[in-house]
Amino acid sequence: MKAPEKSTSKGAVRAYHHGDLAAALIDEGVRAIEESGLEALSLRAVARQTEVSAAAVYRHFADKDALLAAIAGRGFTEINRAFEAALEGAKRRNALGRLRALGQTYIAFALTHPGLYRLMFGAARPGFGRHDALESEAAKAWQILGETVAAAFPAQSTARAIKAATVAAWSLVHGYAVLRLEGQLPPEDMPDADSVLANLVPREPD
Amino acid sequence: MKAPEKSTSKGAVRAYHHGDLAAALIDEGVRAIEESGLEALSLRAVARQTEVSAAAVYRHFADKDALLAAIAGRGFTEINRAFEAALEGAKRRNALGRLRALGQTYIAFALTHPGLYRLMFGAARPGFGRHDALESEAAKAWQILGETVAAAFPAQSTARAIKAATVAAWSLVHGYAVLRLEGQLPPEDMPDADSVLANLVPREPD
DNA sequence: CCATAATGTGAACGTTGTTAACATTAACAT
DNA sequence: ATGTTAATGTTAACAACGTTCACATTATGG
Repeated sequence: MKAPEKSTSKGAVRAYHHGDLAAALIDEGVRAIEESGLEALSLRAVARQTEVSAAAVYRHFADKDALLAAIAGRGFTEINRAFEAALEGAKRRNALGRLRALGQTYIAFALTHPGLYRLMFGAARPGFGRHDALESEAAKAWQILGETVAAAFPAQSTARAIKAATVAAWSLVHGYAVLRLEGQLPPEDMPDADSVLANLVPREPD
Repeated sequence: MKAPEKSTSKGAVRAYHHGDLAAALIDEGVRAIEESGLEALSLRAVARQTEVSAAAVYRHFADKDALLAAIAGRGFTEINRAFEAALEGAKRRNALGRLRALGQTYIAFALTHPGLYRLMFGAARPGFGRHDALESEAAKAWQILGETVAAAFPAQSTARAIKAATVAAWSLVHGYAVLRLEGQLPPEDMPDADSVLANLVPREPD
């Protein structure tokens, strides 16, 4: 169990010393967050679990925040996959139906992966947002949402109104997810996602 | 500046050793969070700034989370004050107008006190929510919101529908606040609060 | 006025993120 | 193939953190 099998008997490619430490660290990071939550994640523990020294992490990530950003990027990749699957499944529904399907997917992701979700959307850390993988995946999610909202909108609406509606849609869904996630109000006061998504109806500005 | 004036010359009551350490620690906690953000807050620093040993904190709070909960309670007290002021100012407007005023207040509070806000609504810590002051103040905020939503709602609506609308309203506002706070999307894509609050219109379920 | 509970202190423990100095290994030019 | 170099990993140390313990001090009530 503890013997450091150095032989290349195992199938993997194992290029450098470890093979691909960066990826392994991200894997373990995701695993640990899913298991014990975001706050409990320590750089040292991730290194320990990957059977590598803590200092080794710094060969691949500038600091803990950089590792977290990479983990968040993985989360965005996953949620985008879920989005695309949802849109595929709702192909035959109208624009509003597809938008609601996105909302359902979003909320389901948040409740299924609370730790990852908190990391992805509760960032506000310095250095965050300056990570390529994170940046592009997050932008893609935003784009998918924007396109779906635009399609659900009457044709004559201005670009400004579409943007406002997109933000409103995201705000509604995101807010609901966060409120449930953080247990902000007792479960008996918490209607299910459908009741809330029923309020997701684009409207002309007053 | 550093001389520990033990004399009772200063006007304050100064009952016990310190006078009221618990309150002083909460004060300093709020101050530090407003100044440097939530993540930067350390129990030791709060003690240091209050010119007291770190261990002294444990005479008044079970652990760091308990101190944080007390600080959050203070935040809820403040937001409730703001809510009441807003309702007073919007007295002559109709129910929907008052609801929008609440939303504006909520968002303004979040953007003005980002650290406190994150602490109040990004809890999900064990032990959180079991603190009396926090619990009751948070419940009060929820009650104010619920009443305003109910008033803005058609009379014939069911209690269930009102609850759903309340949660939807809070979700929309909370989500928007969080998205702005965490800088989740570039400022040029971020419409102002009014555009989003325009979507805050109660509607019958489909 | 004294016993006792309430309140504060200093030192210590284990853990964390991070850095520096050093060791090993893979890659490549010759 | 071989030796140089850059990439990758290790050990040891640092300061800061949350927390606890044994002890000191102070206020309060019988």
